[in-house]
Amino acid sequence: MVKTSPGRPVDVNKDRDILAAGRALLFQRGPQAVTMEAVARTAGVAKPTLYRRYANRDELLAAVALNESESMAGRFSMTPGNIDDLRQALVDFGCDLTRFLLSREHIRFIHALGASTGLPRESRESIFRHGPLATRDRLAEWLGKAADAGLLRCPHPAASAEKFLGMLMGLDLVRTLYHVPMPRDVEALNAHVQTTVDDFLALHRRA
Amino acid sequence: MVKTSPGRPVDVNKDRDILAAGRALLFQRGPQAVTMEAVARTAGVAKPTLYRRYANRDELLAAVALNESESMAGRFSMTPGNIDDLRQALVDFGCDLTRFLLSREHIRFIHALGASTGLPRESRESIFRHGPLATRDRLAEWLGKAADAGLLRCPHPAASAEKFLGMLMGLDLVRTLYHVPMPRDVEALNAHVQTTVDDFLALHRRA
DNA sequence: TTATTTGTGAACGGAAGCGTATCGTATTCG
DNA sequence: CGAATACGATACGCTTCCGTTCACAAATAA
Repeated sequence: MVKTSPGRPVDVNKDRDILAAGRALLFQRGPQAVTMEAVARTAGVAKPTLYRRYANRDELLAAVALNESESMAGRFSMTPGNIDDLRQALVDFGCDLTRFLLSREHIRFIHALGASTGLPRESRESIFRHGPLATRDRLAEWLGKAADAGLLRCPHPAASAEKFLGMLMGLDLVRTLYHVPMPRDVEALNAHVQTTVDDFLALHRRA
Repeated sequence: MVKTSPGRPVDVNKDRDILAAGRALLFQRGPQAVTMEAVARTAGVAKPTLYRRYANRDELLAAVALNESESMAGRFSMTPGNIDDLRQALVDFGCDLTRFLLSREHIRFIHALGASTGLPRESRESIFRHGPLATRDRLAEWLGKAADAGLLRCPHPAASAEKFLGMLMGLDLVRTLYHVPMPRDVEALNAHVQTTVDDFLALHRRA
């Protein structure tokens, strides 16, 4: 383990600035705007400094997208609350999730993601697994526990979880893709979540 | 009304070739590959011929995307079949729809759509209304008729239609966005559609 | 201090694309 | 035929970006 090495140490602030500049460019002007020159300009950093950290543009873009996806995945990985009040937990979970799905941040992320063709396949898969799929699996695990506790009937937790998410989203993701503004206000959204939860519970009532 | 004008007439084949070349480039190598030079090369056309038709690159790209969206919207606007066999009609509809959603063509279209930044807002909205929304509304209308016929209970056809589409899609659209291959084969897909229809009908059974 | 490493600024060659211009040729109308 | 228009091929100037190189300043360990 090497604690120190001779010479000027790497400036960690630069790393932060570079990723922040890449993030700003990616979200505000799309992935094609994330060029080495633009990032260097925005971050207030010389180009060789960029190339010392990333071999080429693709690596830089992948780093930016991956870095952003982690914070995004963290916010996306929600878990329903206590199992005691089944319905309320699902409603809370659904409200949190839809609020996130319709947030400006998530929408911009979806658009940036769709537009970033240079992102390697592994990165996309990683984002998907740590984001949406992780949320589905946590929900499935939660449903399994509820079923074990005899609170509902759920022989296929993963399928049920995905069904719930699908009912919750409806065409909202499609609307996001087409840049069509959501026609729902907060109250309508809450009502939508409640009826969705009721439908879901009706489908999983114990025999 | 001017029927003819002196001079050599415009070659309509060129228009077709240009759009075909743009489509091929857009689908096979992404929107950033749709450059004036590449389209000219692929279409076997000189650059000035392109500029005589489209003022700049954005107009060309928008024309390509819009042209493609029309055929896409046509295929997306499906309607469930006869009302007599409610379940079978929904199953057929669901199978058609999911098969389309998972088709290479639709997946590439989604990717191209997400990546085309030059497409004006009105075009996107138009595509959405004539595509996904039209499908939802036709399904809703069909559900309303079925309810009128006393075959099921459906007080909010539009909401029910969107719920059905959501249950059907699940996270598949998300998978498409993240370029994660679909983990379902044909049989699993049919089974999924059947259970989805059963769930949906269970939620709308008459009291 | 000295050696070593990081960062800066500027410049370079190369590639690619945009939009325009030129010139010669092809096609059609009056 | 002659005028008008469309097309092809090519080239040009311009811009942007990539990835690299150079000399020099800054920071730190030994």
